[in-house]
Amino acid sequence: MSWAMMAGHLGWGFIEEGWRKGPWTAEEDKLLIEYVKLHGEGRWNSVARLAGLKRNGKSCRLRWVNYLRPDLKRGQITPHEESIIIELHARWGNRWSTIARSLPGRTDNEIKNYWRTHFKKQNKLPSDNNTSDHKSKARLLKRQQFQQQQLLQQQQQQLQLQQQQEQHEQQLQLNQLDMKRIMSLLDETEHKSSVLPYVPQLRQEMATAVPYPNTTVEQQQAGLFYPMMEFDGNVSGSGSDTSNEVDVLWDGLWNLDDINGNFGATSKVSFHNLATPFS
DNA sequence: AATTCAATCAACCGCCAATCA
DNA sequence: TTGATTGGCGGTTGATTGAAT
Repeated sequence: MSWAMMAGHLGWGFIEEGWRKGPWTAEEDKLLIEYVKLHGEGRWNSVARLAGLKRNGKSCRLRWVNYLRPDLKRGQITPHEESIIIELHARWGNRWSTIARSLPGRTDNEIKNYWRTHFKKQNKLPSDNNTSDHKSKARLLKRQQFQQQQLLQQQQQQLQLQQQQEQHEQQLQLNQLDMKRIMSLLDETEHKSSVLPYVPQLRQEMATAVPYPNTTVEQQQAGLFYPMMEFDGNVSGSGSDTSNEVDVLWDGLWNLDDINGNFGATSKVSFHNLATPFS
């Protein structure tokens, strides 16, 4: 008996052993959403009792996870997502839930369906040469070419990133040397006169600095704790030789670009910000 | 206009592992 | 320790839709 026939006999959806089956109605969806709002996700077998739904726990969970969850991403799988799916499927096989974790807003069911419809058929060899086959072959070829292109692009991007990182690390080493020089110069400056009365505080901040929250783990590990910043105070003014040298060195630091170029001219913080902990 | 076919999607089923009493 | 329950996962099925014939 088909679903439509059953629906015809028993209304939209049907009841088996006390549980409704088949497509969900808007009313059922509403009840389930209300239930999750009140009780949170989980304890799906309580839904029937607490929400008045004639659906078993599994059905409720599935409906929520695959359809009602507010963080679901609607719409077609993007080429980028597709390349991720391909890559992760090569690594994990049919572990759809694992793959889905790398694609926020996509469900395992969605990815599974997508894979089945787009890639599964590649395994089947066409039996005859009719036009339909030719078309699907052409589509397949096109898709494969696209995938190869995507992979190639990814590889190139990775290579580029790697080169940038290497450059960045070199720059960091240089800047760490600069920093040491600055510190020693500041010591001298401090010792000589009262120029930069707030600098010791700054130094303390830097000594106990927490990693800048917007840096990546890699950047933090590489020692990049601060974003590029613009100095809006007036440090010089005493006319000391060392303070001029400090200025030059600071300038070098202020103009340090990060790996991804995120700390450009638009991403500047004031000197004052530096003296207060990042939150 | 009617029919066929493929693609897509929603939902169910069975199995398994984790948890609980 | 063990059996029951629950939740999660992958496989599969069937309805719907839109394009092609």
